[in-house]
Amino acid sequence: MKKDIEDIRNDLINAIGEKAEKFGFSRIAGQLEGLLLFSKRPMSLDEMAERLEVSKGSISTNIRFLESWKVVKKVYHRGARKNFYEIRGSIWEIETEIMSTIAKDEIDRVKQIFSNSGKDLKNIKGKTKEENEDISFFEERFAEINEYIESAEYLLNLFLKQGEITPTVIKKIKIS
Amino acid sequence: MKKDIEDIRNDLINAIGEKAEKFGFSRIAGQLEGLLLFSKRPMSLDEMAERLEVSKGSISTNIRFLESWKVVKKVYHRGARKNFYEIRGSIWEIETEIMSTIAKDEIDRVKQIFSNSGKDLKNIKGKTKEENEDISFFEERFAEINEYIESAEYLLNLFLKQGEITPTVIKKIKIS
DNA sequence: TAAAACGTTTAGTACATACTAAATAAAATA
DNA sequence: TATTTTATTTAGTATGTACTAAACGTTTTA
Repeated sequence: MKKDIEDIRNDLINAIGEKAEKFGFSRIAGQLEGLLLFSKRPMSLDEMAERLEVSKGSISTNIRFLESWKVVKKVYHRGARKNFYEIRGSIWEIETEIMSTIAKDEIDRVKQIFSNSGKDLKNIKGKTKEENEDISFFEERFAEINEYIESAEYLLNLFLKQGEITPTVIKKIKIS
Repeated sequence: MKKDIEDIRNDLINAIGEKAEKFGFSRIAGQLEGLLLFSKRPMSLDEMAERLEVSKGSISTNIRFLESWKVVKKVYHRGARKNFYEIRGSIWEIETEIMSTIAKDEIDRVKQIFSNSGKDLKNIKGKTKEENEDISFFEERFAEINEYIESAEYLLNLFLKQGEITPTVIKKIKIS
């Protein structure tokens, strides 16, 4: 089948929509990202709703979701009442921003959980032999987990310290 | 509130269950991972069902899900008919295995999508000026995406080539 | 001031899916 | 061979949530 540019745009929109769904975001959020990624011009809510054939309410909530994740941004047109949106930056900027945000939040959360349970563990004094074995078993696991968290944090900081992370910087990474 | 070792185990099981849910896996799968992570001994399906207070059917399907992701493994007890399971390795081994599997699959999928659409794009000959602008706009985006994919692949290969990835290796990573 | 043009919120629904209980299958024991 | 023990599969249910249509609120225009 001979495809025109609009068919290709559809394929990409749907593929990104599916990818979003797979990662626990809504399909429409992904489709919107794809639509704006492959649109030369900023689009209004109505245009987006019409193009994706979904309700305007969905566009409204999903576009603000994308805005909060810094995937898209509002663009003001002189003398226009409508809200226009466009993709916020390059794919690289958007994806690395999202990933490092998620990574940071997740690391913080895991640290919190294990530091709390670690404190609780320290407050226990084992009475039986069995209890003492349990406690030291837990301590071993905690040491393992701490090592894991530290490594994740090391990697994340390597990225964040780099300030502006670019593909060029990535290629410079070496394991010595 | 004074917590005993069982309370702490509960906290950890629930925290890991929630974390699993957040990442699109089932809560019980996460709870099972937590349960076995903090159990000195392998456990049978019945024991796990009783401990988590869920149906045996759920344990059966979820434990095999974890097995397929190499999070847990079967352990054979001499002269026992029940199936026993234990965690497959250290947290580090389990998590890096899962992450690199997901990353690899996802990169392959994205490559596939864009290589297909890239071919479709090459088959188009623009007639109007507008069409030609669209085509070259798409080509720019594709170049961006390819750069992104290449960087992701570079990072992944760095990890895979390392063979046995350890926290010690991670700390050796430098950006020069 | 009335009407029109927008964006957001809400009430209702449709759908996917995780879970339970029960049926089934398979293997071991008596 | 019949019974018991175990794991898996299935049918049904409950729950969460993405989505639509419509109501609402706000701003602009006539």
